[in-house]
Amino acid sequence: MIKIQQSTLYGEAAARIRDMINEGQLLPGTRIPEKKLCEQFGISRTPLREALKVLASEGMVELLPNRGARVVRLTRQMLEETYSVMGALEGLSGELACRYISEAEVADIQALHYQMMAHYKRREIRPYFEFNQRIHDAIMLASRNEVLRETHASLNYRIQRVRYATNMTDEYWKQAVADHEAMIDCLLARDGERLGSILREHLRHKLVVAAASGVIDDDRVDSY
Amino acid sequence: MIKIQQSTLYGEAAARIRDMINEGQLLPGTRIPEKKLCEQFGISRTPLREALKVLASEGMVELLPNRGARVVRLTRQMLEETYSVMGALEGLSGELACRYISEAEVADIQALHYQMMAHYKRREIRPYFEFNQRIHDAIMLASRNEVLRETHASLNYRIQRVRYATNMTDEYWKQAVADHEAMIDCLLARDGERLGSILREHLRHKLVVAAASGVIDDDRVDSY
DNA sequence: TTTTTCTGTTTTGTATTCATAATTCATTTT
DNA sequence: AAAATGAATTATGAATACAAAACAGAAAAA
Repeated sequence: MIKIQQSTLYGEAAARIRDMINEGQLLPGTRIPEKKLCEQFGISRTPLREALKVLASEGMVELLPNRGARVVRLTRQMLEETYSVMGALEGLSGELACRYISEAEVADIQALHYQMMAHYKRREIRPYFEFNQRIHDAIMLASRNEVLRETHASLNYRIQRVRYATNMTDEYWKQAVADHEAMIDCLLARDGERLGSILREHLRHKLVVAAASGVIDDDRVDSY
Repeated sequence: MIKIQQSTLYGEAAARIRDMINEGQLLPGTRIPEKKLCEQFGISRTPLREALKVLASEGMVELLPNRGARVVRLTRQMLEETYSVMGALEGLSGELACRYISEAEVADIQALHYQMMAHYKRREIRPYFEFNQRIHDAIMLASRNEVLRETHASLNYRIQRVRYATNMTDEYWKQAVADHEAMIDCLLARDGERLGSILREHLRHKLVVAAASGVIDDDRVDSY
């Protein structure tokens, strides 16, 4: 099956704005300047504003009537809430994955795992993240639940920027790798329940690290 | 706290279209006629199209490039997937609610429960639904997790029309009421784990009934 | 000095316009 | 009769235009 690449202007714009937020080009709490972005993207305001509507219902930006769009602040509260929900979703994905995953898919995940480990040993953080993400995606796919996948993806968008900003302590990294080892074991044993709880725990560890990173902005109570 | 009613045209339009879908005025698989709705709502196409973007990211409609918006079909597959995810979310809400709920809130829910039971005894289906919904909302609120609440609400939108179409068998109704009795017990005992699994089960029962209702359209494979 | 008021500018929300892609339907062809 | 072709119509996607609200900064008042 060939995936039709439905390139719409508003879809492109949404994707680019998401990236700009995650990469810190658009800062939390700041206004999103429509005109500027229109010029930058070479499009008119109509598709750009449509993109903002989409991003708003994803929780990436907030729309204040008559005063435009702002990048949402990641408060500690909200981050905790999001991780809690994502934990439940990933837990479910683990349970379902063990029920439906094929031998070939387990093998693929194992392969990804070893590649990830190689980057871990060399302390190559970006490629490590890359494979890490791909493993989690693979489990999501194996759960055979598109609604789950989309819901999770939508929440994941919001907190991507935390990941970008996280600085991995050695201790946390070690823990993360251990979690992954255990995940592989569960997949091989098709132990859904345990995989589910490992995934939930895994996410809780992430939260602790994320909370310590610099992207949280509870305190600043700028008037706006 | 006063809720600011930020009435935007696109927000209004989105709400009205949602209702029209749930009430069967816009049928699954059919095109959403922009012009017609614009005239009906007395607005121009711009805010209406923005509304469609929002509804699309909620999963209520699907946007096919250059051929407009359609009401999404509720396939059995998708319904099962959605209930599975909502089950995980409601399960979490149960666990969290038991952790944070106040005495007063439990009392409120008990009151709602007795009102619901009164309508059950008189077989008043609409008011029964009303209170049923309010109980589940109250639990969500007690979970003190806005992200969870919004995520759940978004998924709930999609399948509201099933609820509208469901015809309650006496057996199912009895089961549902029994579930609710058990839920109250759990809340009183602050037994989050058990409340979680009851909520998950409760939703699974719903699925069985929903699947039997007339709104599912797997089979029709209309060319579009 | 601080606050208030006023005016000009900018930005936002909505309507309108325009180009292009899709659809319809009569006509032709097989 | 069924299928294919093509012009006319319609609907969609995007740009532009316009009205109203928010904002900024200077001038006036406290």
